Amino acid sequence: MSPSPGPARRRAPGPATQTGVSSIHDVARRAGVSTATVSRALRGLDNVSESTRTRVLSAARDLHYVASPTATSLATGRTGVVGVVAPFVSRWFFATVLGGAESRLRAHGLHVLLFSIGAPGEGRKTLLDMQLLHKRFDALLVIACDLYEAEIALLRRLGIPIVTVGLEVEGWDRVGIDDVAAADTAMTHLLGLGHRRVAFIGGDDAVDVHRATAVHRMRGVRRALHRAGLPTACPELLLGDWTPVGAERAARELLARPDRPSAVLAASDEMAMGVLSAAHRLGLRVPDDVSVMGIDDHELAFTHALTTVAQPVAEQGELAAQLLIQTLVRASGGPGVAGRGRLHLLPTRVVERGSTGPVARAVAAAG
Amino acid sequence: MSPSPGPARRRAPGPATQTGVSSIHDVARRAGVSTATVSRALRGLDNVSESTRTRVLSAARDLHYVASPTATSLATGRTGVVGVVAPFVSRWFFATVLGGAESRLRAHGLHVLLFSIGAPGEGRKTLLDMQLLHKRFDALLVIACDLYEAEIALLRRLGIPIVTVGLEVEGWDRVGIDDVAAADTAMTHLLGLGHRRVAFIGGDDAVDVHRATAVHRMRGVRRALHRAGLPTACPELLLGDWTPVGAERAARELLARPDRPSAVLAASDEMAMGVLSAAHRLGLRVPDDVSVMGIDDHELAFTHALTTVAQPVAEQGELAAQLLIQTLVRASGGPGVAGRGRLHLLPTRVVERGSTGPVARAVAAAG
DNA sequence: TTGTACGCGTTATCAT
DNA sequence: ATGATAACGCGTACAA
Repeated sequence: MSPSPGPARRRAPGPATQTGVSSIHDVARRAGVSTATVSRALRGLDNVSESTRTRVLSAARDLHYVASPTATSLATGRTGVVGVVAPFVSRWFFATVLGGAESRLRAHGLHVLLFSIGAPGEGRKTLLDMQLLHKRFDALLVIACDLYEAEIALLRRLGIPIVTVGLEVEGWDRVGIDDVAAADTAMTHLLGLGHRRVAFIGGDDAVDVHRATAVHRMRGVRRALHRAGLPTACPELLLGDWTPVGAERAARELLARPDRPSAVLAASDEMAMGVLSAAHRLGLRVPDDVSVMGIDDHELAFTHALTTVAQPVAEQGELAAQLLIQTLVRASGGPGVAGRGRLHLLPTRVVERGSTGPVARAVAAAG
Repeated sequence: MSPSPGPARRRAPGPATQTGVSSIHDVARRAGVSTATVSRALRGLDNVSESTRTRVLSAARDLHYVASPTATSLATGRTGVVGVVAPFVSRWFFATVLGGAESRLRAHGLHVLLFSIGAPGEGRKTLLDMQLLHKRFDALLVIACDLYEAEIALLRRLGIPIVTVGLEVEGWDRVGIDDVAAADTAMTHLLGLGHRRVAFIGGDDAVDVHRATAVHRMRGVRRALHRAGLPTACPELLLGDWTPVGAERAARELLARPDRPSAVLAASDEMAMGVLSAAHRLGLRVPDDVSVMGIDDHELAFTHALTTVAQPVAEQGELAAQLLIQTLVRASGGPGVAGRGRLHLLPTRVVERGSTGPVARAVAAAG
């Protein structure tokens, strides 16, 4: 804050003299009532006579009056804003969840304050600077962040309802999918096609992004292998960084081997697209030479005819927003704080497109 | 607003008794100074002795004190928030611009309030409900929205600095690319490869999304054709909805014709990917049977080996944020309002990948 | 260097 | 049904 003068002090009592901004006093004067009545009339409270309400409304309209959200917040203690914390805004998953949440929140008159904190390695901004978050919103939505314990503690101290999407924190409401099951389903699909040498490109759990997702999807792969009676150490496991570029680089090395796998499962569609790109560069046909499968059902997956396990993404944002809204409504109705640690898992399903096929072909082609 | 009781009124004077939230009074009492001194000390003003500053700081730390942004805003007239208006959050372009802007703004301690208004057809929320925007932020960033005149007027009345990305409004600072030139470059590239029958899938300017972009890119195509001495009505013009699905549908019909074009230019990479998908479904090889080119350099374009005209997207967000910040700083320094209607065009460049090739092959293949 | 006191623009309480 | 008026929590002239 620079030492500049505050807002117009001791402004002349006329309406909107300087800035074109009028206050509740201007409206009150013009309508010939008190500010209290203006406030009541404008908010639709019922102890206002129709005649005065009409006068107030037209006065407000004439003056382009809108109540200052700042002052309202100070007086009521509510901000009408929901904070959203995510690692990135620009990645498909986050952007889509955010979009779903935003539209649902806005429908309820709530605003969205955005915080993207980035990945830990690359100078991730921690949330520890409490200044940023404190008292700025009434509820918080956290999307697939790997939070440090100190950050979780700080968010707890905020004393507001919190819902997460894609991560699990003790005591916070959560929406997501069963990542273990999703990966299991995907791997099972490939095994069902007869593939026995299946590579898996997962997330590196040493990197603090999507750590839980990386771990869970890996676990699902192992579970499927185990159930099929295959050694769970069998697949070549590659650790990606969840980006298509990283996955392409990894896949290029993998698929160039003489004993290359007959199928590749990627932990995300974006990585799967990187794998497809690598396959094409190496002159491999999909799925004749190699099957490729992803998880997510990315918006662009169909342009690659990518077989995948679909999860509802925007819906997760919407549902999370819905939970927040419910909690907020309940909170304003009484001291009942919130539903604690509720879990909402959404269903996934296989979407079969052209990038996977029976192993027979792949083997025949290789032979 | 429900008729619930306001915030804890007449709270007991003890620090953080109820909610764990302490006020400036609590800090003042604990440090044995006045609230004014606390305010000065915490904001780093220089007329505070070192000893008292130390006492205040430690008192504030002990109490987990953070100044209420709401109260600060009311007192100073500044919110420390920048509004961002975009049609969608979840589409790559918007999400990426937003990401760039957000990171730059946050680096300057500014917050981002998000408004996605959707496309006009599908129940687009107009901005006309002034309640939503009024007095909520100090500056506004508008990303590629087609605004109605009434909306523009309303935004003008906000009386705050506004910068746009990807649209042009009289008197507002603007950052973007030269869309005409970008499309010209793309079409010229294809013509340079010998293509004479080039289809163009553009945006439908009857739909109120990206209308200006649609018009400009179309104009660029015509300019290139004109310069090449070709009839500007030559290319089959298809009107897409900027989505990959829509483009695929259109391209499927187009490429199935016996007299199909030897190349297709799409007004965006996302549409180009739809075209590629259509080509593959029809069994056409790219670029042997048909060349495909896009504009944007989408993050996933490389997975399709898509040749395109790249534009810097995140950078546009960053630059826009930078302009806003400059204006804000200047505004707090004095009454000098803002740079009016400055234009910042960023460069584009052809990124040649594998989806385009000389017409010879296509013609030979067709023959 | 520090303290006092007022104003920022509302909402909510208590009278009337 | 309406009007005064005290909070809400802070910034900041002005006085000391």
